[in-house]
Amino acid sequence: MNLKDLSSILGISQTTISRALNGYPEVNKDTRTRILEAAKKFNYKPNLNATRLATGRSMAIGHVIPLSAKGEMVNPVFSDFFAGVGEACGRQGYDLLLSVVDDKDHKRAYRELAERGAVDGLIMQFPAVTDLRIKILNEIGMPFVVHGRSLNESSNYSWLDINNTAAFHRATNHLLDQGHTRIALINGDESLDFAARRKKGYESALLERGIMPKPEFMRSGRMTESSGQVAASEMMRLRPCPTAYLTSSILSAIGVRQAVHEAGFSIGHDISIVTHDDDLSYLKNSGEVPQFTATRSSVRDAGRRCADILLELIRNPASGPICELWEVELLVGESTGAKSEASEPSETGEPSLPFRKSQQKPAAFNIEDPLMQ
Amino acid sequence: MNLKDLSSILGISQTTISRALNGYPEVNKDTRTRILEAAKKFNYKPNLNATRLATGRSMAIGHVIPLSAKGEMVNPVFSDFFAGVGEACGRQGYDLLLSVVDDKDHKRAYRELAERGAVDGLIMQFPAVTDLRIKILNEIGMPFVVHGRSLNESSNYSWLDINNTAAFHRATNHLLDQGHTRIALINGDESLDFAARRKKGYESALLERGIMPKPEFMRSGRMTESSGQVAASEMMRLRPCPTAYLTSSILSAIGVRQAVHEAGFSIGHDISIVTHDDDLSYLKNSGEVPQFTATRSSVRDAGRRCADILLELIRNPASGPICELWEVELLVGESTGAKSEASEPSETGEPSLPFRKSQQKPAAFNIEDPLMQ
DNA sequence: CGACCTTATTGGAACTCTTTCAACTGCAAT
DNA sequence: ATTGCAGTTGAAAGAGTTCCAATAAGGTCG
Repeated sequence: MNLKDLSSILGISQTTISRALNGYPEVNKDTRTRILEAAKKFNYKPNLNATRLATGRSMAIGHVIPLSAKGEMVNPVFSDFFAGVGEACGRQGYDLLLSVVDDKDHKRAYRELAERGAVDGLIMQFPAVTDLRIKILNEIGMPFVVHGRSLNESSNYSWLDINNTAAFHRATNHLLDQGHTRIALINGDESLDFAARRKKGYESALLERGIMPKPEFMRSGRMTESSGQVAASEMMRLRPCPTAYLTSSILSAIGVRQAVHEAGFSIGHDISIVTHDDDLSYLKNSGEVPQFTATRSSVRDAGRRCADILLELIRNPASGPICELWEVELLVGESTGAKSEASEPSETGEPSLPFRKSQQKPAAFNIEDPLMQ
Repeated sequence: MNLKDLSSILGISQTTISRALNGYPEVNKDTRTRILEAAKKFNYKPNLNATRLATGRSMAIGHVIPLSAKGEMVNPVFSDFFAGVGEACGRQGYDLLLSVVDDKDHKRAYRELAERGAVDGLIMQFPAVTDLRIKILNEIGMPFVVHGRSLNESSNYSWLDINNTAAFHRATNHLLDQGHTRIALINGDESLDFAARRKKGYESALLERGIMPKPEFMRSGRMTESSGQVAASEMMRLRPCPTAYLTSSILSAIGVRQAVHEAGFSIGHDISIVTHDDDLSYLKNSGEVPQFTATRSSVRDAGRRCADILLELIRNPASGPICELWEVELLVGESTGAKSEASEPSETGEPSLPFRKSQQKPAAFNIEDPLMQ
């Protein structure tokens, strides 16, 4: 049953039927009632693609996923983020269109989705420190929102980000305050913006107390359980070795916890862990007191908000760019505690770096510094 | 630049241009060259929605996600499965359309996607033991593939499943062979088909050795780290308590491992763990010898294959139904070992259930039993 | 040589729904 | 009698593909 059929059955023009069904006010009340009844009776459903063509709106939000070895899509953050996006879109009748393309076609894919009218707006995830995609999206002229930001991108664009630098600055300070001086950073891939900012927050907190960040205490890469475990067990063999670990994901933190257990140490006593917690549904940092001390920010909320921003930009392109920076709270859990001497391995080869309160003026922490925002 | 513009510029009908660009053979060679050059020069891209309307194909695969408290979408299996689906679809130029809808509109959503021509085929995930959705999908008449099966569904439909029953039968036997008799099952939600089958495999293996499955050794629910940890730490307080745990997901297994560590026992010596491993990209069961003894099956491969099956059904609807049952191998890792007396708590209240080789005839394991397949 | 057929190539029109613009009716006001 | 207005309604355009029809050129047969 299509519009034409319904039109000839009722003896009313397609125009009037369309208007009646879409709630236009100028339709006569009786006519509208008759049309609505007939539509129900014959189970008339407008063809989506004809509607899309006629309105010029696709009622879909696009997302391009690179089919690379890196496998961004299978990042555990992805599902929760898109659950949030889907939730917000679904409420407003929008669908999600995922286009999985080879890495080399990645940038062209954005162009195609937009130029071919497949979607009304785009969401981009995991911006790199330098990311060509934002330029391309700006060129295209279709509404888009970036989840995260890109340090080296000076143009105007809409984004939603958490304050990664401040979060890791805070987390590092928390450990420093407990007397830890040898703090390791198990970070995400630092070519990505969020990881680069987290590193800056970590490094600046150390420098402010006169501690030089040590490359051997820093890792950058995929945030999996096993990478966390490997990193921590390697670092525990260093002399001196870290007494605290700062990780970029709960999965890495679980890996570190495992390595610490295997080495016979105790979390929160011998060795402390602070992690960033994306509040993933299937990786809850649960317990009355959270298991891990963590900087927590729900990535699902972020997805929801990104979608709302994008839908607003679609309705009213002039309202942009919309930028939001979310501050992140530090939740103190069971994985941190004052630095204990038990964490000093007895067979220490070299003397461990003593904790010393910095006496030279600490490197200024400038809240205006773009890196701190 | 649209077809009409190009047509008037070139002085060639829209028909011929369309044919030239879509590789129809009857176009004159010179005409085709001229058209292709012009299309490139003016960067002509056919409007996707017009193409969809004209062809009646949407070049998209649909998936309906219920926006429920259960939050199926955020299941970690989801991302890997859809990475596989997206990979296979992307290669053939298909996109993925995700429709996130409220639970109560869930079934209507399938109808709508299909009747309104939004997609060419549908993929359904996580079938329940009794699942109305399969009936609805059959009624709709659009190609669809179920990832998993539904025990109480007798109709013909295409599906891809792993042999959950055999896998868990095998896993349980592995533990029994090592002398374990008190084996716990930390399962997924047993209203879902995969979990019900896993339970059957587990129970039948126990019964064959004359061991009565004990309800207090079984849990059904969300497969998270914390649920695994809570379940195991509760069970460890039972007397007698399990000496081995069988879990439905690596996350649960990690939770069990943590609980065991906290109780001061050692994995693989005092207490054994076998888990099912979906081979998720961010939850690799890694190590030269896998950390966990596991029944492994890549859910990403399953997604890839589901998409291939669906695309085949779209091309040739008569080729269905296509059904595939994948057998699952057991990988022996470091988390299992012969039952040790150390796992018997010294302060045992009740006597532990002795291991006794069943003398009554074991409950028949009938390979023809639909539950074993 | 004219009529007819074959082959190669091209064009018209239908398909689908929304929305702009135009049109119509009846009534009131001028 | 004419104009204006409000309340309704309809025609047509807009997109790309594909079935069907049409054209032209060349060849064949009587």
